[in-house]
Order: sequence, then C-alpha cells, then structure tokens
Amino acid sequence: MKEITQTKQTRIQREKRILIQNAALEVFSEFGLRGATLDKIAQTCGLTKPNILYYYASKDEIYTEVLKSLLEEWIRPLKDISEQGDPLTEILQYVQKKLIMSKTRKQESKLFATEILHGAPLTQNILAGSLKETVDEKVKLFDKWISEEKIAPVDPYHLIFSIWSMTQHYADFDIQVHSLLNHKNHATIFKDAEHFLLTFFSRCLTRD
Amino acid sequence: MKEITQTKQTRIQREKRILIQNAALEVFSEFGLRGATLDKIAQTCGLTKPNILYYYASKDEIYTEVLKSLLEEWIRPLKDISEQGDPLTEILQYVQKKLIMSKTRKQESKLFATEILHGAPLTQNILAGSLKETVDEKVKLFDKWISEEKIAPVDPYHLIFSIWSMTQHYADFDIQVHSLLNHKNHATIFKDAEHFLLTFFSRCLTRD
DNA sequence: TATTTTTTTGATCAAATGGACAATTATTTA
DNA sequence: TAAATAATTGTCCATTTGATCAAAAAAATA
Repeated sequence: MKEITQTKQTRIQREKRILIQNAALEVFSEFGLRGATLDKIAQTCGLTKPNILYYYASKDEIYTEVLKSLLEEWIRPLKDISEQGDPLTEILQYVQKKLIMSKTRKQESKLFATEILHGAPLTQNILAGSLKETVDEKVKLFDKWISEEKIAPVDPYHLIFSIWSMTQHYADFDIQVHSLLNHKNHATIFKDAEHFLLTFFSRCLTRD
Repeated sequence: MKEITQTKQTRIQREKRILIQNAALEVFSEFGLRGATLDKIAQTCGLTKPNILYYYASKDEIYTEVLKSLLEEWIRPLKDISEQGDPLTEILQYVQKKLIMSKTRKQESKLFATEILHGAPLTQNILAGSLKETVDEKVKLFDKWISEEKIAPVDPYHLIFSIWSMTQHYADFDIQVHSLLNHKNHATIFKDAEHFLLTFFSRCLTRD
C-alpha cells in the first residue's frame, strides 16, 4: 500500500523520506526545479529512481515537500522579534540571524530565491499565507515602535525587504561576491558583511 | 554560408537575430536556461525551430549572446559614477538608476540573477572580467572619497553589494513584494522604495 | 516458521527536446 | 532575367527524463 498516514509511518519510510529530502534540497538548490532530475537526486542519496517514486508520487511532490518543510525554519527568526526587547537590539539581532542563515544554510536560501524568482509556481499560496501573516504582524510592531519614537520613521515593509535582500545576497550571489572580493576567506567576508550591515542599520534606525 | 562576420551581415540576419534575442530574453528570464525550450522561443518570435538554429548554433549560444549583449548596458550606471560630481549625489543617483532598471528592465534583472544564482556556468569569465574591472575602479574612488572625509567610512565593496541587492530585490522578487504589499499599485511601490532607499543611503553615507 | 506486507529494482514506455539535413522557397547579385 | 546565394521548413533522429509495473527481495507479523 502506498497510503502513508502520519501515524502509520514505518521506520524505513521515515528514514528514506529524510534521505530523499536531503538529496533533493542539494540538487534542487543547485539546478532549480527544472534543471534537477530524479536521476541526480537518486544518485545523490544512493537510491534508485523507481524507489524514490515509491515514496513520492512525483518530482513536483518532492519539491513542494522540501519547500514546505523548510518554510517554518525560514520564517522563525522573524517571529522571534519580540515586543518586549529593545527595538534597535531586536532588529539588529534579526539582521544577524538572517546573515548567519545565509552563511550556514546557503542551499535553502538559493532554493527559495529560485522559487520566487520564477513566480513561485508551487508555493505561492504558502508564501502568501503563512509568511504574509508574520510579516504583517511585525510591520504593526515596527509601526508601534516608530510612533513611540523608539526607532526612526521608515516604511516597515521596505525595511524588512532591505534586511532580506542584503543578507540573502551573500548566499544567493556568493559566486559573484567571492569573485569580486578576490576569493577572500569565507569567514572574513561574513565578518566584514556583519560589521557593514550592523553599522548600516543602526545608523538608519537611530533617530537624528 | 553560416559565417557571419560583423561587416557582412545581411539585413535579414540583423533583423532576425534581434527578433530571436528579444524572444530569448523573455523566455530565459521566465524559465531559466534549462526551463526554456527552443520551441518556446520559436513560438514567441514566430519563427520555426530549425530557422532559429540557422542563426544560432545552439541554445547555449543564444543564451550566452543574450547575456553578453546585456552586460554592457547593465554595468553602465556604475561606470557613470563620476569623480567630478558630489560624492553623495553621485552615489544616490546610482541607487536611483539601479532602481529604475529594476522597474523597467525586470526581465534582464531576473536573467542575471538566475545565472549567478546557479553558478554562472556560461558567463563566469565575463562577470569576473569586465564587471570586476569596473567595480574595482569605483571601489578605489569610494576609498578616496572616504579618505577625504566626503562620505562616511564604510566598506566600498559591501556598499555596492547593498545597493545591488536592495534595488534588484524589487525586480527579482517582485512576486513576493507584490504579494506582501497587498498587490498595491506598481508605481506606488517604486515611489515608496525610492524614498526608503534614498533616506537609507543618505543617512548611512553622511558622517556623524 | 509460515504468511503477509513492505520495499526494491530491472525493464520499459511515452513525451519532450535539442539538433541535423535535405529539399524548397525567397532574395540578392551579376 | 538567370545564376548564385541566403533563408526557411518538414521530417527525422538520438537522448533525456518523468513515470509505470510486474516480479523479486526483504522485513514484519502472526
């Protein structure tokens, strides 16, 4: 039976599905949805192609599954921004967390970037739902902080976009970054980026 | 004869090649190198597949050609930054130009983004050469301005990265931007973005 | 251990796709 | 206008690739 209900998952099913997802993340992030092949995924995780299709009905299903399982983790740092903390500190910490994610989870960043870049064909609803909810919530919080004159008045939506774009740039366009920086040491690049970003955002969020 | 030397190009060759390039830009930017098919390009420009292959030896050649012919235009605004002008004005004007390009040349922006994201397989040398040259030149200029205390001391490379990432974000991730901004009017989004970015960068580049 | 269920795989298929080519048609040139 | 050259296309091919399926192997269960 191919029916796989949450409670009746076999040990083998659990193991193999994770195996496949890891391989899929690697291949999808490098080649995109269309560039990735089941053969490549199969080879990466050491299974045969039909065996993969025993666990997932189609290539698209694997792709959607991988994205869905990453989304939660991807949004978390934004959710972590707390109304209780010091506004500037909270935002700078968010910047830092996003930069660390670009450093340590490059594949995930590239996967999301490719997906959105090409119109988010399979995840538009997910992104428009779960993500939008959290963003709207934090925008309200930022607006509150602005009205209380705790941070400088800036458009909260565009502030979030700027944090995303500047931090993710180091993951998504790593080839270019490294090339232009003479293939400087990876750790050094991120140390410099961190310094730049923190200076940048603290200046911009501090009232004159 | 398939030899097409610069001087011996037929009227038809000139016209058709441009026709193909425009169609190719449209298709490649939407689907990526692998997702795009010769059939789609042919359909888009109203030619037959073999006819396209009469003008270009392969799909890859079309792709490389499109990228190459765009690169010049893409780098130009950076080149335009002038040592003679007022430093802050020059940089803010560059930000503005890049944002306008995101607004009016979305396809090109997405094409470059996809290319670099996936390792720039066909243009790595181009990017590492022509682009790097210009970047290095402007970095020197920025460093000069910093030593003359005309702009605040920031890492010039990361400053350029931040300009690129923040402006291109509005083209590359337009789906997400529109979705999160409740599909607000296109012009309004860019007006808001411009205001945000100019405020942002002028604050950061002004010495305390 | 015997039986049932799950897992694995070799063989195969159909569709998609990049590309080749000869024959035909259109255009240029002498 | 006739010959030469350029442009176009219908047809075909080889490869890739997502997916199927029946049979075999392995694991779980009674």
